[in-house]
Amino acid sequence: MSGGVDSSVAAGLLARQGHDVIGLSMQLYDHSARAESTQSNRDVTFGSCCTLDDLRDARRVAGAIGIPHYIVNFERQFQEHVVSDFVREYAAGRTPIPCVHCNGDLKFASLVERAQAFDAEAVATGHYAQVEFDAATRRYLLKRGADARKDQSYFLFTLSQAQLARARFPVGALDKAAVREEARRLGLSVAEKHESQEICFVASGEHSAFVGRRAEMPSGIIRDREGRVLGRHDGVHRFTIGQRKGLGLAAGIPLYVVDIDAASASVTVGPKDALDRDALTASGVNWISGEIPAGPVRASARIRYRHREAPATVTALDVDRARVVFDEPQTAVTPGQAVVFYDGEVVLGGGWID
RNA sequence: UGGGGCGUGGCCAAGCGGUAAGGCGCGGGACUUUGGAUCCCGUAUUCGGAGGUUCGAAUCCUCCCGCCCCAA
Repeated sequence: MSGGVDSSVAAGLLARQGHDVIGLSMQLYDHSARAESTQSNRDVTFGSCCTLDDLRDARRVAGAIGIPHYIVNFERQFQEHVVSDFVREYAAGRTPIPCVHCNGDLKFASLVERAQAFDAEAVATGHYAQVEFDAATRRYLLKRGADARKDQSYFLFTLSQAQLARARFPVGALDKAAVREEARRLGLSVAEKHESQEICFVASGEHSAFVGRRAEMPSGIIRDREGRVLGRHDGVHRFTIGQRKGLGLAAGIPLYVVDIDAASASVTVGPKDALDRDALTASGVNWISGEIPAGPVRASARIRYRHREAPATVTALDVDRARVVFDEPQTAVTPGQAVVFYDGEVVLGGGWID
């Protein structure tokens, strides 16, 4: 229970269905440090999620629903699996997506283990996604949330069959309006709470500062595709492929980051059409079914959250790598982001863009 | 100190007598369980400076300042 509407309603629905529900909230930072943080103590930066207020909200909701509530301390695991990866990736000139690790390495890993200690048979979250057991194949299917606008299956592509077996997504079949309505019906104080946004552990606009404090980031040169020097930058972690804002370059036409090379600390910029790519390879590929396709698979590939999926052909290269060839070129294929393959409503799998 | 050109917001740049286009950048907002993108709004009472002509000038005239180019 994050203290938000979705996980609150998830808990409420399960409780009303008669399940034996206990509420667990993850504590991800040392809140006492937060209280002491000041302008001068810039090393302590937190985002807008999982704050003390949120934990308080979660507790209040649990009370309203009539279930026990516990706070589990995952500071260490959070640092290990989510924060360190985030910093490492940016330092390498890639663009991380921490929510995927938070789901696969924390919520459906450590949290499940902890839940089992409570004798829980499953862990439910407020994700807009659906799990289904396919009796024919005796396998679990991961499907999109019913609300296409809120679908979060993209962030769950790393889940294994074992993890899916223990995952429940009570709000996955609802749309956002229905969830809020349900929250009001349950009389939950969080019914009108705003949507969470941005990376939960980094304050808005503090990305580069956050990374900069945790890694040595050398400054470097910004050039165009012909190699002409256009300017300087204060570290490769400030950029991502396709980025337009924040370059500080006035060239008459909008310039976008086309390439990042962490080794030489160089950033290459170019016009928008220089971002088009018709193929990519991915590593750390997870096939939800647990079976690697023998041949090419037709799929809709999503290159980033909120990307309009593109028809593509996916071919497994080896156990955990795949090549994706798009029917039409896609813009801003970004290393570090996830590609997720869909067959209609079903998630086939996904991987990390090289 | 011969000749020519130019100085308009952070950058680029229209306008060449009728009361400051546009792009980039920047700021804000919308959107949003990642980053980015996208969309919307905002961003020079003022045109290198000082005078003058005119009902009226960034636009014409004079002088000054500062750049650039070609000759010596």
